[in-house]
Amino acid sequence: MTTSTKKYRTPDGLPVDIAIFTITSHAKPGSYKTLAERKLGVLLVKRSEQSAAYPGYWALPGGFSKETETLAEAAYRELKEETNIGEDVRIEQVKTVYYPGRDPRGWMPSVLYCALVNESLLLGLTADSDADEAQLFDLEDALALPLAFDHNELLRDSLTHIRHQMMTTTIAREFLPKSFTIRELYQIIQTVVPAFEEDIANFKRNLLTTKTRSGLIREVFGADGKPLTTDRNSNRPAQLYEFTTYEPKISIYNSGIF
Amino acid sequence: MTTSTKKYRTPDGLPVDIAIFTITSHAKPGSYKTLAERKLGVLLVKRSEQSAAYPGYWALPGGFSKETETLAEAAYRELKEETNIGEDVRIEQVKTVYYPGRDPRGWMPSVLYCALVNESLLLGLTADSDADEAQLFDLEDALALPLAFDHNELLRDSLTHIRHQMMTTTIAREFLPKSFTIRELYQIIQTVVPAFEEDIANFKRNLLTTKTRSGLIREVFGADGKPLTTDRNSNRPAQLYEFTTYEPKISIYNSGIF
DNA sequence: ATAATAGTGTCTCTTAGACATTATGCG
DNA sequence: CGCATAATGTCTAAGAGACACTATTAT
Repeated sequence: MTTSTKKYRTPDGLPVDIAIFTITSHAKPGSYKTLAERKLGVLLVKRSEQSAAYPGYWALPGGFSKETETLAEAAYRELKEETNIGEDVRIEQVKTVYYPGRDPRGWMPSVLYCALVNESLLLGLTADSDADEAQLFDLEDALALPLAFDHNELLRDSLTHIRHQMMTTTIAREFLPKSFTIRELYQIIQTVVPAFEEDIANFKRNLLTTKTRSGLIREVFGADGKPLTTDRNSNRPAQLYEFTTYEPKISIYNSGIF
Repeated sequence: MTTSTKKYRTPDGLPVDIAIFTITSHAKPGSYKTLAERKLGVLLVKRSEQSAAYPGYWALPGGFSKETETLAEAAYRELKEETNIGEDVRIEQVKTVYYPGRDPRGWMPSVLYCALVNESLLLGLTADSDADEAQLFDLEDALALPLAFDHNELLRDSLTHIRHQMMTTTIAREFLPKSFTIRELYQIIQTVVPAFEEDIANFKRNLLTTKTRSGLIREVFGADGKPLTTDRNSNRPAQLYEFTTYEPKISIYNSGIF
């Protein structure tokens, strides 16, 4: 096999698709300060009406990777093109798919990434891009749409991936400000994994005091050496915490760490 | 973009590489029956001396996927070609890699799979394939070799992957006979994840009696309704167990299941 | 005072972990 | 009997889980 003359049929491209997730806050109206509602959202783009395949359909952002870049670089490039977000965002490779017929244009595998984006980074979104091109959907709405290609399945796979990561790694940090309250952390976990239910008092105590989990988050202190608090969720100030670099490794065969 | 005339440069192929792991038993000599030693092994193939790239190097088995098959089918095809093993084996996609220069032949990404193979399936290996073509290596030996392309890195990635899976899923079953003793399970886990150390008496009790883990394995009963035992590891017979279909979901935020 | 969330206390039952003890079967 | 592994028992400290209660701040 040489570079110039091909003996075999080769792929018609190696696209990278990317499911960009964010969690949006919706302040509830009322005279008393109350916890914002949070929803998981995903960014979709509308294919042009002139597209050869799936014209006018909503799809995951994506595009062809190039010979001169890595797959992750291609994913970051797409992210930048669609949302103007830089590389200070976490992306993860979910899987690579190909099966005959998945793309009418030919032999077209797809490397699927997902990105976890803090809501604050998507603020300028509708301003920066053409009004009807990229749009943030509530997750249920996105799942209910008929997406281009096999993107419904890719979206479900990405969702499964981040749900799993949410429970087994500290990716919750990607959706949170640097300093957050216990309640905010709890709410983020529940937003991504609705099945996660626990008495929040126990959640807090176990997170802070048990051997296997203490060290995961720590109190944030101000210049005066006193713990910092915030009143953004309630009139009564709540203490702020931050993630450390500790990532517990867990096991089904014993409790906690190995 | 059409199927016939390409406007853009496209990949020069989409290879699938596969790290085939197995656990070998080596009976220790002696007059008393004692536990076999177990080692993690990986299958490598030797590249022909006529290869354009890395001639004579050991490499992960692999080959080009085709337009007419899925990626998993390509992986199973490679597995079949190298080991004559059928589809009754578990494979998992680890990751897809590409970066400029990773293959001197051109734009060559690689989809990495790993397979977990019961030792019994590899028995006919050296007989069925050319003597010097495919060989089972002890893992440390394989890691110490200079492998073709970036296969050292791919092998390390695969190893990280199965170590993680070993602790968080029931893939241990792939290395075990259908019925196994607690000790055998314990030994398999330790073989793949040496850091896993626990008093085996506690391991057994917790596995069988705690809320979050009971249901993972169950006793095996014979036709007479009595629990089955084996004396393959010791003179004193030990009770046999089997995995159920239960796969616990675990979390860093609480103990056990969500 | 009241709304809403933050934070503490308490009690019981389960589990983790360390370690000792007994049991089985064969040479 | 001695060897190697299997299986059971015991004790303490830690954690899970349920739930009641107190605290803080702005309106």
